[in-house]
Amino acid sequence: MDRDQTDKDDEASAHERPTLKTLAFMTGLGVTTVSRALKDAPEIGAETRRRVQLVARQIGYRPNRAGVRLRTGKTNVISLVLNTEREIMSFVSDIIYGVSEVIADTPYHLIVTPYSRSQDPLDPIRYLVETGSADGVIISRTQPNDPRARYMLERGIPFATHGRTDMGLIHPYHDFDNYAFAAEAVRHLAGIGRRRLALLTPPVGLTYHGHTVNGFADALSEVGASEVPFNTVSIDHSIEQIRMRTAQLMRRDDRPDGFVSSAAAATLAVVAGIEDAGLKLGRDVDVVSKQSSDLLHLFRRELLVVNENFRLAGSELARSVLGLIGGAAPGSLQSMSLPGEVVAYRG
Amino acid sequence: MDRDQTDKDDEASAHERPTLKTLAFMTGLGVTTVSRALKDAPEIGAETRRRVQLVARQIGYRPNRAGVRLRTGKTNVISLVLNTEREIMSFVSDIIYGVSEVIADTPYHLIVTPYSRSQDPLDPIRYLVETGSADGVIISRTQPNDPRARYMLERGIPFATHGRTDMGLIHPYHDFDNYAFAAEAVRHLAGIGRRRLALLTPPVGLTYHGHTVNGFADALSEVGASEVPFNTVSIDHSIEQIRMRTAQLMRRDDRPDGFVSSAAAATLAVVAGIEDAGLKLGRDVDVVSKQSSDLLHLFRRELLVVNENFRLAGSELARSVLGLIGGAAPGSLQSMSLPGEVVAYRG
DNA sequence: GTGACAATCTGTAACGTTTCAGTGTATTGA
DNA sequence: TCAATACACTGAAACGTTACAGATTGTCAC
Repeated sequence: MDRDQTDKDDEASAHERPTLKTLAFMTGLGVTTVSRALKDAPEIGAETRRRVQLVARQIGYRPNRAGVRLRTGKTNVISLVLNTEREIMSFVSDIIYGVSEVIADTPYHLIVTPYSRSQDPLDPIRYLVETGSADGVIISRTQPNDPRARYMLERGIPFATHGRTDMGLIHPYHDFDNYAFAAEAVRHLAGIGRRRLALLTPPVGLTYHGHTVNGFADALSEVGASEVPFNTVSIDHSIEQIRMRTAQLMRRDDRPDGFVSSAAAATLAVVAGIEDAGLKLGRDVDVVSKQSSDLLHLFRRELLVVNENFRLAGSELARSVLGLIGGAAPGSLQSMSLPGEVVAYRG
Repeated sequence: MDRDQTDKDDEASAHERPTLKTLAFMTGLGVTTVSRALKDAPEIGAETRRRVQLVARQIGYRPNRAGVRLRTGKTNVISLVLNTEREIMSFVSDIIYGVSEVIADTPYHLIVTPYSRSQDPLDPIRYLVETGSADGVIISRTQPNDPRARYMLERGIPFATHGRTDMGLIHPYHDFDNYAFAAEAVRHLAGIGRRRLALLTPPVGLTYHGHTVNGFADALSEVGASEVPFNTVSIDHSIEQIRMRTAQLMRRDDRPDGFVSSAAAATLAVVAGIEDAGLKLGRDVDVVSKQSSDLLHLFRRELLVVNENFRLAGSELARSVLGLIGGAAPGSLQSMSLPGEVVAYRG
């Protein structure tokens, strides 16, 4: 009996958190055996394995994350990197929920790593990589030539991007088909007789800005409608600015009779601007907008909406990173989400 | 020269992450000395201290979190516990940003711990406590008699609640003065001639439901207005349900001529319901609503709003938890945020 | 010159885990 | 009978950190 040998301090103690040592003592085995039994290693006898796992379950053993992390370097952490000021609000919580859903029955934790406007977006990524704080990273506001993606690709850090890049490099992503969205929006507007369309774009510099612009332009020429330039603002601008610019635009003679807007909050401003100019939605002008929660049709029943599901995006992104960590091929972890139909008010 | 003694594997290696051992080698000191020098221990010579800190800064030393955590039990993690389905969306991201701001220049990380409707809200807390996953916890959806608060208080886990409890126990919190909000809203409505008011309440069971109801009731009798009961829904209900119930209510003869709404999203539904019943905002009925982002006035210019700053709440909560961890008295870490004035459309 | 005492510095052990290199025992083949 | 081999298990070491209990100086009083 090597009991008296082993228990120099542990065991008896009231109710500490159980460790491998505790399990080893209870089962009469060595810590090594217990460790391997718990992870179904082949060199452990079937009965022993079952026995250890039973006891572990009974006493609610949970591996100490710090121990594992120190020994193996595995953090069991997925980091979601967010821009503190720019990210559209509802977007964030939906993504978080989506990620959470997927992560829920894995050993992974979600940590939110913020960065602010003043910082280089690469900063938080560098921090994560240098300190080895995460096994996987999710980034958004993806650019065609994204230094963050390049950086992580170089160091072999698993990551997924919300939005595609365009660097000829393969990595996991999830993206909404903004080309299709813009094109569909234009077709719909043309279908209800609108000929002079304006586009409120995503932030210049982000990949989906290009997609949106292209979809818009291609569909314009397809349906033979024309563009009214509206480049002075993007959805990143403040509500006030968008509103003001829209009002300015709508007071001109060559004003558009249709709008395509890439974000719900911005659409509120566009509509306000339209009304500031004394025009009426649905009569003088129609607006197709993306939205992520089902609220725009309450705002103005005349609004035309296309839904983008950010919760889904979060889930897909989480799945991708986990897949990549699990050794799947990056190319197999890319997904697109297609826009639904343009929907008019169904009330 | 004990160099040749020490470097059995380390040092030479291309560019591993520096550890205390690396620093010890570079400075010619022992790891213990380096460790203490970095934390300004008094028994280290002033010059040595400076020297070590200089070198550490130069090579970008950062303590290994797993090492610290394993040795000391300190996780340097603050956990924000969120209900995956119920939490109002914009709320979440604002809180997260608020917390992030405060946490940014501390060694703390923010982890988001979700739980879903099906679960006992205590589950995630138990998990955090049992696995020792966080040094501090922030919870929301606080109840008057909150089992989570009680649980953490019992085990001495530092936490702060968004919203107060009412158990006679002292703990850090941040709360918006919903009593004052409801009372002010009522006074304002009375001031513009509204006499029959309805209240769309916070979720029953949460502490601020009571606060809101009380503020509403007290102000009603103060101004001599009367209440039109509207208890069938709360802001937790779906947009559709709130809308339907509002419409029902507004079609009755004894309909209210004023509404107080505790959340912006719900207000959209209330307004939709009002209009479904063929009534007009500002003429037949006025609505005072809380909002957390400045969007409601775009929705309907007739809306009356009171702003609640969730980013501030996040910051305050983070400050509180950090303060508590730092040893401050819980009673000194309680804060209230007062509602601003009821603002009409300033367009 | 000795003992006491600061002032600095140091090695060892421990936190919980996994990996490496075994150890012992039974089974097999010859 | 002996070696070879498979099987089931084990101790020691290591990950990076900090706490504990010294160790090595030099200074000072006597």
